[in-house]
Amino acid sequence: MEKEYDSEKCREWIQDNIDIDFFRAISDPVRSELLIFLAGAGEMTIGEIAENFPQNRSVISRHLDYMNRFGAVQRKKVGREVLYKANNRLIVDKFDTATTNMKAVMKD
Amino acid sequence: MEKEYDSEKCREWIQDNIDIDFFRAISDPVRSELLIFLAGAGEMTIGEIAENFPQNRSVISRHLDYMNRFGAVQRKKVGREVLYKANNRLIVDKFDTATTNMKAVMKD
DNA sequence: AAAATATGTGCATTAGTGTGCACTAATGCT
DNA sequence: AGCATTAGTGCACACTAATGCACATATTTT
Repeated sequence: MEKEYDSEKCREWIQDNIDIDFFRAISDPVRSELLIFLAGAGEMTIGEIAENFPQNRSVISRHLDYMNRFGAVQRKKVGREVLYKANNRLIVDKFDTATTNMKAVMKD
Repeated sequence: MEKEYDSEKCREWIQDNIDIDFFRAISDPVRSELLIFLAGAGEMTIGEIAENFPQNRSVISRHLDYMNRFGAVQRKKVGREVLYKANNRLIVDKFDTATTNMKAVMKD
């Protein structure tokens, strides 16, 4: 009897070892640009960030909220403003572990 | 006069240093699973691959073609069959360079 | 309390993607 | 040539995501 391919297990492995949802979250034209922008800008309010992008402020707000759900950025509320910054440590860590695990699988 | 943020340059940098289109191509539930499946399976025809997935063969064909356009998989036509395999070297290289460049940008 | 400022949300519109079916194209086999 | 097999394509449909506007909410300022 053949060893069957287990789709469920494969999906689990991908989530645990590459965190596809994270990469999906940042692999978007606007969101990746937001991320690199924040990496250079440091901490900024939504309004300031939005001034640098063609999209409506509400759109920027939603993209940032989306990335925040995957830990790519960090949010801090100060008064009536909301400050965002890139979560450098987590981003680098995601890339690092994904690379390491991918190398293990892709070994010839 | 303030140093303006150059969106065009940022997008270029992202393309050159992270290759967002590549990550976008593989950051998909079905496509990432196809990739990991191929990494374990080696070389396979579209028909054989499709047998292991719930989607229609034509859908699998399109996903593989899509990934092929970004170099994630390699195609080889043999007779009337088309063989696909994961492009291990390029995949690892993409992760490697993206990680390196991301680290450089994310340096605190 | 009222006005001003900053952000979040509901909604409608538009654009993009995934999917399967039926058909076509290409190739091999007899 | 005719048939069988494998893969690519056109099309329609469903679903998801992106976007901007108008308004709601939260907070500061006067």
